[in-house]
Amino acid sequence: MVYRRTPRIQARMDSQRAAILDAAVELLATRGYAGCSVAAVADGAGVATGSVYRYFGSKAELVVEVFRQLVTREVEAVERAAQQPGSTGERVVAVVDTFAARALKAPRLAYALLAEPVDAPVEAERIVFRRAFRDVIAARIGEGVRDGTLPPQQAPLTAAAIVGAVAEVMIGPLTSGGEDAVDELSTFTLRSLGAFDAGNP
Amino acid sequence: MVYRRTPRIQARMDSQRAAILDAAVELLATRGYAGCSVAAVADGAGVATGSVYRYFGSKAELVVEVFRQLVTREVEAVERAAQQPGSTGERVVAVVDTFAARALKAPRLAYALLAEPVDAPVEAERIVFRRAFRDVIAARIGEGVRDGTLPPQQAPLTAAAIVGAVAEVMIGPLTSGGEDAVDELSTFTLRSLGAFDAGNP
DNA sequence: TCAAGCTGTGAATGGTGGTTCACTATTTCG
DNA sequence: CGAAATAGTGAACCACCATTCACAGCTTGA
Repeated sequence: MVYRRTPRIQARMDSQRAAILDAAVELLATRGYAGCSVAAVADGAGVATGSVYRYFGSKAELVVEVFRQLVTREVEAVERAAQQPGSTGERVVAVVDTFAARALKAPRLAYALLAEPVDAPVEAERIVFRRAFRDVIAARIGEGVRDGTLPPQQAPLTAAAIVGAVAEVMIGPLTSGGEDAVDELSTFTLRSLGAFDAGNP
Repeated sequence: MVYRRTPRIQARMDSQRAAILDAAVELLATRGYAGCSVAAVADGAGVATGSVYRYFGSKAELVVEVFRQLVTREVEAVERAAQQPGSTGERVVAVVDTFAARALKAPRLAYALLAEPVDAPVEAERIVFRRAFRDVIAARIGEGVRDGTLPPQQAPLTAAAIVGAVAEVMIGPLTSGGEDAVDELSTFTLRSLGAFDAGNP
């Protein structure tokens, strides 16, 4: 054989792969899953349809990686928020605030990540997403229960409920989600934890 | 013209229509939206594919009617619960309990109604569903705020958050939803309202 | 009984969008 | 340069399903 993949070619391929991912992220965040057809992604990345399949085994594989990338970014943001100083309640509220504020800034993306219909393999990734959020919150609640600042409760369940509550309020057309919705959600969260410093009369 | 639709034929057609709806309900509740293809529905009802289109303009129209039927049943159940005697908090908890218990008994159906990917016209109907639940809860919260048993809050937002919380816990694979999950959800709900009788230390 | 007009049929149609693959272009190194 | 091997192409392919439609078989009232 004569041909070998040199670093130069490898670099070009890496950037091509990245370009495909970027195009998919862009499409997902603006037009949602529906607008994320393989043809459109290839077009956005400036490659042919078939080239997408040189880097990803299937569309699902591609979208899963897109999800993972976006989710990692979001989870890191709330994890940072969870580590801020303050009471247990305040830290959970910080997580919710971060989550909600980011969703408010990029509603189309939030919808795509949280609720938009997708097919099974991607749905599995979404579950990982929600679970990650739940775990960040549950960890804080667990600490609060142990140190007595929160009443006894099943931390994972409360955490799941909070994730559901925030998701519903942010993406559901059930509420006219404005800036003040984030504040109200904080109060809701604080009360739901049963924290001493809750807005309880 | 010689042919006219007689009551006998009308009755046959009515029962045929009902059979199609029943088959669709059955499929939705067992195999979900995915298993609810027009061919499968027709098969289940014992009619030809084309016959479905004699009664429903499109698949979406059919599924919307199925949704509406199922949703009405569920909403009536929680409305009954909301009218039980007791404090505001207790009545909201009664709604949540009813909602959750019913979801627990028919998880596949709950998933189909609350979360399973569907196409746009059906999604619109789902929003009506969640909104109906929210409104039942919001009405109670509004009363509680007015009579001073609950702290001031945006009733629709709290209600939406509660709907989201319950939905997440019941359908999400995030929690091992057992019987005790319903109890824990009640406590969560009570706390989140900020009720005086909440499980607040 | 019979013509007219309806209900019921299910194979054929058509649109959509992921996937393939025969082909071209590019790269490597003797 | 040129043979070998790979990267890139995009039109064709295919599976899936909602939808249609020409037709068969009933139903009706005269």
